[in-house]
Amino acid sequence: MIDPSADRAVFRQLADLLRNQIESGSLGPGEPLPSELRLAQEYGISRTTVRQAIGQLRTEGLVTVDRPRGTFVRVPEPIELIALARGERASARMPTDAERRKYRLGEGVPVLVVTATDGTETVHPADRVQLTRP
Amino acid sequence: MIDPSADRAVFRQLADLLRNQIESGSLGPGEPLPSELRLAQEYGISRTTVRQAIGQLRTEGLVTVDRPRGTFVRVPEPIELIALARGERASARMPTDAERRKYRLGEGVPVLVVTATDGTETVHPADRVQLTRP
DNA sequence: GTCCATTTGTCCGTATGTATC
DNA sequence: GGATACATACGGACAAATGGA
Repeated sequence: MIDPSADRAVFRQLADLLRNQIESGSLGPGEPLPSELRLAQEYGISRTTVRQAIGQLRTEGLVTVDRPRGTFVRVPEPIELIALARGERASARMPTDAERRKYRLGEGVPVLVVTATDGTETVHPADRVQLTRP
Repeated sequence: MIDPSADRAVFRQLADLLRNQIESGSLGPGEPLPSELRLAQEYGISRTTVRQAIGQLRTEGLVTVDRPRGTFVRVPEPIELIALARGERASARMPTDAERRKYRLGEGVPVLVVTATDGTETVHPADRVQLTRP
């Protein structure tokens, strides 16, 4: 499973392993990952390393942590459609810490930034919003 | 500066501090941050905690790491404008590992996904592309 | 080219805090 | 209260890559 002598870092190997289980559906949306302690024991690595792996999956937006209940495969959010008005521009970036709290964004979720012609910006959570041009 | 007894975690306080320096311009694009060891000594905290703070800024896309040269304030990319055609939809998400390599994306850079009416998707690096509605 | 200092990457162990069940 | 689980923070150690002497 995990080869400490391999070229790829152990925490990346574990992240790959869990990512595969999520993408293959063997770990479905809403399902819990094994606890950090469990994973550490199962693969004979330290909890620190397990946390690095899970941190990786969090930044990828694949899992969310509900502390201290556990870590879960992210459930897709219902999509809201937002029309892009004429002359407006849209871009995406990662939110700041403050924006994360304000919009209750999960980790690994970007924001869509819509800039109006007068320069005012509106920020939308990218996991719940899709831009349209009707 | 940093208050270990404060409510906000130490690594977040350091991230806030560095983020302010970047956003205020006192740390300009391309400029190096102090080394992890330097920051640890300067603020009397452990290197682990410094790395957590820098990791935060990386996920926010504010800095890039050029190992082992150092950590630098990200330099803005020239923006390419892409028109959103009628009926197309756009969303943003974090790239997969494969996409990161394919588009040479820095950490903390999302992708813009444009879905045409026939369902085909095109992927654009969010730090170099802005959507317009002409 | 070699040696060495610097810097980030990885990994381990430990401890304490806090929220949930 | 007790057990469980994640968050934070500390410490140490070694590896790998770069760059300058």
